Amino acid sequence: MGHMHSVHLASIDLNLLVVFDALLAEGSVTRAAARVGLSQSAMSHALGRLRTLIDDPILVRTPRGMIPTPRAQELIGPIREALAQIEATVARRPRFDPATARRSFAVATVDYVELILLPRLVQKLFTDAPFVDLIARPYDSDMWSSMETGKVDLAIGLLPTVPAGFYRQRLIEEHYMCVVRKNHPVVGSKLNIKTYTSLPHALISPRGDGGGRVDEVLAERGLSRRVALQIPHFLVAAHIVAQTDLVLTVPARIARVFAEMEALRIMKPPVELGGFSLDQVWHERQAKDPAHIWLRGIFAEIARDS
DNA sequence: CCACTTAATTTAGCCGTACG
DNA sequence: CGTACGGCTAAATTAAGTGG
Repeated sequence: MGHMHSVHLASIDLNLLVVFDALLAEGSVTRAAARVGLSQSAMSHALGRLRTLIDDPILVRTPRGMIPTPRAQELIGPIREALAQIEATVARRPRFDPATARRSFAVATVDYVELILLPRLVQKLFTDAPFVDLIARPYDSDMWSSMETGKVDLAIGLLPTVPAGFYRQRLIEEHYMCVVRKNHPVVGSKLNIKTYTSLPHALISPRGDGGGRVDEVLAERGLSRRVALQIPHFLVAAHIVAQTDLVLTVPARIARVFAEMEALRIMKPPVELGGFSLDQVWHERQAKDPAHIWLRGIFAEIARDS
């Protein structure tokens, strides 16, 4: 509302500039009205407002029709330029070109996802989006608000429920497998329940609080096992299991990664352990952003053939 | 103090019509 | 024929009141 001495506040009706453009293009109030979808009367009123705004008649009647004043001639160029720029800005379909885009994405994940998805994601970035960087960070309780504010673009993990305003897409259905070292002295071609419960186990427990799915399932059957090693880190666990007689039960895709890195065999667990699924989650704010859609697509693609 | 209704004022636009 | 203007309506803004 500031009526400072600066005549032009942003409080002027910018539609009048559209009117201005139409009037000078048509040289007629009636045709200009048709052009912008107003009645002749409304256009006349608009011209009136324009005259007080510019403080100039803009168009004057002559025997040869309405002709622009010098002031109008002088203004039309810059105004058309501005309108064209506005139109280009507003109407442009925002697009994302991975090949040239320079930006980074922050993804909140867990170890599991980093191990399974990130290697191929980074490969993909190298080939498809050489200037796009990735920031993987652990997910925490701030994650939701971080996604709302845009500090974090995407969360991937065990997220069966999400707050209102967030979208969720299933990425991976996972089950469990066991790994033991090659040439294990006890484990044969198959891992039976007796062997499984009698051998010492390793357990990956990020928070060191023990008890995973395996112990719950065994307990339901009145069975138990000895967890000889609890360790928070995946890779160290694999390394140790490859050199000991420990049995390690992990998600199947992790088992596959381990077997590529260490001298390990993958065995089917002797008990039904069920599974879990991983989802990617994002805030509705990002739902239509082309860059974000692209990122989600990449994750979905990589997860599909993982 | 804030959120929500309701009343008053302003504004854009349409119609009909006067006027050049 | 085409523009300008008065009258009128609907929508948007603002102001004022009301209840929690």
